[in-house]
Parts: sequence; C-alpha cells; structure tokens
Amino acid sequence: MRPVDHSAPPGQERRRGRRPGGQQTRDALLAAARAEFAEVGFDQARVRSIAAAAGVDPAMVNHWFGGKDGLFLAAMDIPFDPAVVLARVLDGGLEETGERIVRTFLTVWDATGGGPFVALLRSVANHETAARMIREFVSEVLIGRIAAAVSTDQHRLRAALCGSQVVGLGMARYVIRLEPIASAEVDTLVAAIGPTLQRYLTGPLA
Amino acid sequence: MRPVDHSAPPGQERRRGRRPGGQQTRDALLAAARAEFAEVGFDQARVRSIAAAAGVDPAMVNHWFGGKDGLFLAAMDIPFDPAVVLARVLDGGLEETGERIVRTFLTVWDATGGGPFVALLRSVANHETAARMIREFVSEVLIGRIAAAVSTDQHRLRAALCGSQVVGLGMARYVIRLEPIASAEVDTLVAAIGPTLQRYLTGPLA
DNA sequence: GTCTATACAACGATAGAC
DNA sequence: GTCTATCGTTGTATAGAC
Repeated sequence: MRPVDHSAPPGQERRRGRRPGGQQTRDALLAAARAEFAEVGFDQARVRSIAAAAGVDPAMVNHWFGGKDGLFLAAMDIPFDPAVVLARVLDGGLEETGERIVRTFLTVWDATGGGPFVALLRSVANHETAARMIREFVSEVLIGRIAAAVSTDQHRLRAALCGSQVVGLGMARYVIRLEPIASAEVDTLVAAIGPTLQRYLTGPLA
Repeated sequence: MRPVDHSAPPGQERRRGRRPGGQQTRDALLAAARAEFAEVGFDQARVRSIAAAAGVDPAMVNHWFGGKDGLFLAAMDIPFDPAVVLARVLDGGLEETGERIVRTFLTVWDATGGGPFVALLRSVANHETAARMIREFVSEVLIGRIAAAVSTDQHRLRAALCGSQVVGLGMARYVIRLEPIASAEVDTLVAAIGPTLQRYLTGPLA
C-alpha cells in the first residue's frame, strides 16, 4: 500500500518565473480546501471555488494533488491512496472481495500503527463538519464504488453495512484495543470477518 | 499484615447511623471512582480503595450504586443498565440471539437520539484512560457474559467480533450518520446485521 | 415509633505463595 | 495440595432524621 505523496512532485522546480514559491501555492490550496470542505462537505466543495479562494488556477489542484480526492486526502492527512486501495480490493474473484477488503484495510492501517486512524476518528467524533466530510468521502469514493462494482441491488445499503463493520473493526483494533482483536493475526480476522462483508455485498440481506 | 486493634479504637471512631446529606457520600464516591477508574482502569480499580478515598465504608458502593458495575456506569454517565440489557439479550432462543442484540442496541440508543453514544465515543477517542476503562468494562461485563452464555469455543474472539460490528453500527448510525443506515428502520438493520452476529456467536469462524 | 444512611463483620470466590 | 491475602458483596446492627 503506497502512501500518498503529500510533498512536492518530482522535479521540484526552482526555475525562472516570478514566483519561486510553489510550496506556497500548495499550502494555500490546502488551507482553502480545509475551509471549504469543513464548510460545505466533500460533495458540495468545488475545486474551482477552492482554487479561487487560494488565489491560484484550478489546474494547480491536479498538479499538486492529482485531483479532488487527493486534495481531500492531503487536507485530512489520510495516509493512503484510495485509488490503490480500490484497485487492490476489486482485483480478483468476486467471491473473495469481502476477504480482500478486510486484508487490505488491516494491511494499510497496521502499517501506520493505527495512529492516523485514531486521529481521524477523533476529529470525526469532535467536529460535526469532520463527520460530514468523512461520511461523504467514504460513502462516495470508497464504499460506493466497491458496492457498485460487485453488488446487484441495494448498493448503498450493502456499502454502508460493509462500512459499519470495517469501521467497527478499526475501532476495536486501533482505538479501544479490544482483545483478542487488537492482537489477532490478519489471517484470523480475514477468515472471521471476510464472510460478513461478502454477505453484505452479494448475499441476502433478510 | 494489618493487625486490627478492636479493643482500643484509636481516636477517630466513625459515627454510625444516619446523618444528613447522603448525597455528599454519593458524590464523594463518584469523584473518587472517576479518579480511580481513570488511573488504573476498571479491572484494577478496587471498591475498597475508592471507598477509602471517599472516606466511607465500601458497603456504601452497594447501597448507592448497587455494586461496582453500577458505580462505573454512574461515574461514566452511561445511560443504560447492562443488567437489563443482558437479560433482554439472553432471554429467548439461541438462534435469535444475534437479532436480539441488534434490536436491543438500536432500541436503547435510538431512545436517546444517539447523543450519549457520541459523547461516549468522544471520550474514548480523546482519552487513552477512557478507552481503557470502556474496553475493560465492555469486555468484562457485557461481551464476556454474552459469549460465555451462548458460544461454545473461542468466547473472547466471538465476543469481540460482535462488539466490533455493534460499535461500527453505532458509529454509522449515530456518529457518521452514514446513509441509509442512519435513517433505516430497526427491522431492516436487524434483518441485515443479526445474522452476522449470530455467525460470530455460534457459527464457524473460518 | 418509621425510615434510612451508615459501619462493621463475615461470606464465597479467586489468585498466589508455599 | 494447603495456607493466606484480597477481592466484591451481603447481612445486620446502630444511630440519627423524621
């Protein structure tokens, strides 16, 4: 799981032109993005509006962050790349999607020791705006795409059910540190929880 | 190690009998309990130690709070009675235990609007001590007893898996407000999530 | 007198030392 | 195994408020 490169892109240019401060543009975008995401949420936030608030061209968002998703991830300090995660989850047989979700999730967050997960949860619990941002981003970008790709009906309910179990797993393993989940092997949790997600995605819900 | 001299009560003999201001005793116990629970967690907290810190008899814990559990619930402002919840969950056929857990959980927290759940989660996320307290209490008092009552092997893993899904459900419905879980009918969620908990409790885990 | 907050002793369970 | 210490809890007597 490759972490998102939040720093400068390769070929750090300190060449001609009036402004040597590319980092300033990046920081201005981040600040404007945090304000806009906090104010109107992920869905309603507009790249053009953020860029205007930062006083730069909207193309700078693509240049520095690869798009709206990346800008959000950088603004929220989320330490993984959803595109990579999605690819990894969706690559393979449909029957093992549930297990791949659990394994991917645990691999990503275990690598960070869970610290960022706790920080994310803290902001979600403390700020209504953070809850809205995370809700919309997770629902739209992560879960929605998975569910749309593998489930036939009730995409949103199936996706939300998956989300609830995954979030609960993160809570138990990284925040509450509930044993034996906190210390369990990844394989153990994959075997136990994978079928749950699989049923949420493709099984009967009643 | 501590020889008690009953023949010569040294100076301060505590007065027995009713005195005005029983609330003072109650409040002193609550304050002492919060300090002790925060310092050493639920397991290592001692009723005798809390009572001593409050300057009263240990039996006062039972008188005012019904026991250590009740004292903890009062100190943490947890707005439900685990004894009632446990009875409700465990009363009935084994095959429907999973569904009863979901229904009971949703009924209890829906009645409060989810506010206390958010508050509880907030303290868990913000304070390591709160996380420890909740972890030990939930593991010991709630989950452990359910799993011991209905599952045959791997009690603690089964219990923790149930806990993770229930916590995740609460996160989705009350904190993140992830649709359609946030607005779903109780019956819908019972039908969708109940089988998950049932498998965690009595089904195969691999 | 009744009611109740209180104190003290003791019980069963449990864990560790020997 | 036995002994010991400590735990949460309970039973009951006492003293003060009413």
